[in-house]
Amino acid sequence: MQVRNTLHAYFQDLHSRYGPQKWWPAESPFEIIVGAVLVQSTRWQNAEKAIATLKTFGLLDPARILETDEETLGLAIRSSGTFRVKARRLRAVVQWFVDRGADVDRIRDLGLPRLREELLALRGIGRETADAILLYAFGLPTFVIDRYTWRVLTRHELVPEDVTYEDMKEFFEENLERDRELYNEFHAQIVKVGIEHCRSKAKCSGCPLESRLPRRDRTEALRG
DNA sequence: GACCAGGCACATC
DNA sequence: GATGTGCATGGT
Repeated sequence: MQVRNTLHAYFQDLHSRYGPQKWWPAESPFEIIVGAVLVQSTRWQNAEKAIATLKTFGLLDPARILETDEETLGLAIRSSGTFRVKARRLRAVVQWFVDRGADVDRIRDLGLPRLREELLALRGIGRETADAILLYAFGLPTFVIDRYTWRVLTRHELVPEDVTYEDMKEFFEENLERDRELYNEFHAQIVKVGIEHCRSKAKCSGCPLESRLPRRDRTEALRG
């Protein structure tokens, strides 16, 4: 019960400060799938440029991506970094999407556990990317964990530092109602506060969650 | 120039 | 299962 209240309070703090984040910024579920791969280990702005380039060349389309060789695809998505790797990953996940009928509603009907398993079996789709695709492209209630989530949870001593991805995911899912809108917004808020305040451990002053830090860290933050 | 970003696979122990 | 490393552009 204690943890439930804590998590809801965190969400309220963030939401009242930042307002709705309206994730995922994309025009279609397919664009979200593509974006989820392109944003791996880079800033959203770099992934966004790559998506814009794909659009310019008419490549933001399942069939077009599959008929484009990886070298060409790589050129188009260069700005997102690790582009040769991402070109391969992109083709893999798009191939899966097409094999499943390229129909979001029908694919969703396969159910969360099976879809998560299938996505994780693809080379280039790890837990975070799989959960991002499931939540934001398919609207399925799975909580997305990322580095920022780890930073916030450990910094606030809500979990131990050696916590696993699945442990953090359970931490949220077992203490929040199973609500995709809430999962959607909460993760987006965590990324927002992460970018604004959790890049370095020192920068906490003015963070909406500052007052919820353990006391010694709070005084450190204010001094810094 | 160093460092990190809305990760992941693979090698190695 | 944990830890280390390559991938690579772009911004601070």
